[in-house]
Amino acid sequence: MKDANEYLDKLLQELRRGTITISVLSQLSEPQYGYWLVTMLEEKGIHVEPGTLYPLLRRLEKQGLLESKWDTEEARPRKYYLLSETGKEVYKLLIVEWQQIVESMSNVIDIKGGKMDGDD
Amino acid sequence: MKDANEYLDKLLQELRRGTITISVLSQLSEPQYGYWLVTMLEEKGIHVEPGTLYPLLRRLEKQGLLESKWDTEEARPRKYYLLSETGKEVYKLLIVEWQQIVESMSNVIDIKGGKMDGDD
DNA sequence: TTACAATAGTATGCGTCATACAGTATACTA
DNA sequence: TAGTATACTGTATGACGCATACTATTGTAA
Repeated sequence: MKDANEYLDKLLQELRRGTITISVLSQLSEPQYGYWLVTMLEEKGIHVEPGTLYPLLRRLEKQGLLESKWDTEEARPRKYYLLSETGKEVYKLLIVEWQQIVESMSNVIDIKGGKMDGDD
Repeated sequence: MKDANEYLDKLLQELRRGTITISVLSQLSEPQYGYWLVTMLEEKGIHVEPGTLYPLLRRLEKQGLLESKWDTEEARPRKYYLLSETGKEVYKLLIVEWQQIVESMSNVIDIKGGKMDGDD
C-alpha cells in the first residue's frame, strides 16, 4: 500500500502532463499574469508550481501561442499573457484531442459496476 | 494554422503521457503479452509504440506493479504480464485521480455553447 | 525597520515518450 | 527450398516538460 503511493506520485505527475498547458491556455482568452494564474488554477483544483508556470508561459510565447506585455502602471509590475490567434487555434484543437483521449480512456478503463460476461 | 499543428503534436504527446500507463494496467487484470497489448490498444484508439510499451512493461514490473512469466509452450515464446496486488491498488487509485483530472479539466475548459455572462 | 506577500525568474535533474534500431522464430509464398 | 513477411521482444538515444530549489525585487503591514 505504501509502495503504491510512492509510484502513484510519479504516475500522477505524468498524468497531469500537458493538462497544465491546456489549463493555462484556457484562462488566457483574456490577459492574465502568472501569479494570478497560479492562484486561480489552484482554486479550480489544478495545482501548478510557479517554477513550472513561468517557464511554460515563456515557452508558449516563444512558440507563438501567447503574447505578452508588461503592465507597469499598477502597484507591482505584472506581465500579462494573452492567447494569440495561433494560440486560439491550438487551444481549440487541444480540447478536441483531449476529449478524444478522455473518451478512449473511458473505453479502456474497466466498466465498473457493469461486469460484462461476453468476451468478444 | 500550420504552426499550430506543429506544436500540437508535441502538446498531444505530452497530453498522452501517463495515459498509456493506465491503459496498459487496465488490460492486465488478465495476463497478456506485449504485442497483443499494442494491437489491442490500437483497436481501442490508443496508439502505443512497441519501443514505448516494452520498456514500460519492464519498468512497471521493476516497480512491482506487474508480474511476468514466459510462456514457451506456444508457437512463439511470449512474455505474459499481469497486475500484481500492488498494481491493482495503483490502478484503482490512478483511475480515481484520472477522473478527478478529467473533472478539473472540464471545469477549466470553457463551457462551449453556453456563453456565460457572469464573471464569478 | 523588519517581515511577509506578491511577482517573476533561472538551473538542475529526473522520467517518460518517440524514434530508430537489432534480433529471432514462425508462417506464407513462389 | 528459398525468400519474404509477420509476430514478437528487446535496446539506445535524444527531446522535452515538470518538480524542486533556488534568487531577486517591490510593495505592505506590523
